Amino acid sequence: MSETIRESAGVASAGPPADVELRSVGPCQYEIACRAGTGMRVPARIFADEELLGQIRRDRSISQLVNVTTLPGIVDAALGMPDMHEGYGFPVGGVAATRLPDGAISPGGIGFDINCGVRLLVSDLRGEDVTPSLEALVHEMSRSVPAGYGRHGRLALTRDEMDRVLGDGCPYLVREHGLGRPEELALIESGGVIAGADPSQVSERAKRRGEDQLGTLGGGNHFIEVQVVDAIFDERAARAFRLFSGQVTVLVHTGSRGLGHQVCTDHVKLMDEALHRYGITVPDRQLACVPFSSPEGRSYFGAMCAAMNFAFCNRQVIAQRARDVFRRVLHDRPGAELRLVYDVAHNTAKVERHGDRTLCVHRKGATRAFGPSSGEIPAAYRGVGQPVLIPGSMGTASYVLAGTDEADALSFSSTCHGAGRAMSRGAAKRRVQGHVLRKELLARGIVVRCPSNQELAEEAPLAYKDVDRVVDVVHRAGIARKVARLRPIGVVKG
DNA sequence: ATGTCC
Repeated sequence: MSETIRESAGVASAGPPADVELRSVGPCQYEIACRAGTGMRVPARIFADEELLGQIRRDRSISQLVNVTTLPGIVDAALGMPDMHEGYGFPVGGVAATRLPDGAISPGGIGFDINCGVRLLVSDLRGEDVTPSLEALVHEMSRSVPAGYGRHGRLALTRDEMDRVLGDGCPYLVREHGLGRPEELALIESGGVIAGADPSQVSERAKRRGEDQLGTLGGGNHFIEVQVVDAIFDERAARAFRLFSGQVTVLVHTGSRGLGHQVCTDHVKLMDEALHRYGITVPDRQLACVPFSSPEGRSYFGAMCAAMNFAFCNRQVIAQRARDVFRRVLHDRPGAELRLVYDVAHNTAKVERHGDRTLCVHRKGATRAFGPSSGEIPAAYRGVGQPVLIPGSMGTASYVLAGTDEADALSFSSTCHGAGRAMSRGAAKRRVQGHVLRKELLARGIVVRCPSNQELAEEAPLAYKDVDRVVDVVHRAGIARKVARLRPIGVVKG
């Protein structure tokens, strides 16, 4: 058997996606009923409008979401976000909560890029203040943050340092390496350290892959953007997040690189071999899972949390580099100091209380979005909601949203994670030439640094759904609230 | 997403 299980067979009863009956059950909500004899344990529910639903139906993601409803211990419903598309076993843009202690944990429900996520930094400068320095900012950023597939960084972690990164996350980098400010730790999801991390469950191979990757961006849709706030939708929330119209911001979108990928690969294989011992059958081998409380479940959860810490640290290092570049290029000009607004993950599984239940909430391409009354968000944002950071596709807008209290019941406090692919990488390459796209972006005033024209073409805006529409849907559905839109002026890509 | 097939 190959290490990554590639065969994938959907539930026969789910039928071709285009034929699945979707019933409107609320504002921007559609449901596939739980049907007897199909193995479904709960309904599947999708947040979308007609247009996005049409796009979602074009791939196998709806069948995959129906498969997710068969996971042991799943509660309420398997949820699809409006940016949903096909993924490994489980759709990207999918949420599944299983009841603890014995509900399932499935690596496919988190994804290969464990703790892929987003960090937002803001300056006190306005767009026109940086325009003359924009080329230099983007250029220096591309020099100090290695970008692109397979790239390695300038930090080489010893094995002890790696274990501290994996076990202790951002507080370790701040307190023992001076990388970042102590007061900013509270502005990272879970304080930048997941308590359940167990570095001893991360394979040597995974640690080796990660040892020179801290502070690197990676490829695909990962990016660092210099942006300008071009719309404010909620003045009060924007003030709380310290955002203003015309302001220059920096958004970092990356994850756990080869280390997280290897953790996923290792544990999918282990679970594929183990699940029969727990009497579990899944409609697709890519949905391999075990009870959360089993040895294999604890091992994966410990390793996955450690990979989450690695990703938080990766964004921490990159943010420090961006901060240094801003200081240097803008000659310590007042206002050039980058401040952290928030850092949030969108590929995770977390143990959370929802109502009176303790659940393992799988979010794959779905952002945690806690509401104003949550006790687990920074004090500065109580009464407003957690900042929810939504990276758009290259050259298009990104969004800052705020979590809502209603999302607890609607989506286990989860929302979308971005535009979501509408076209495969291959299809995008056939439709777009990288060097043409580069010129088009430049003509729109966007400076791009990307080592590969091919990778650029794969990330063309036409390969993605319309992020404005995706965000409108989550706003209308009540699972997040629009706060501000960010327009890119400089992009560093893999 | 990913040392893009150990």
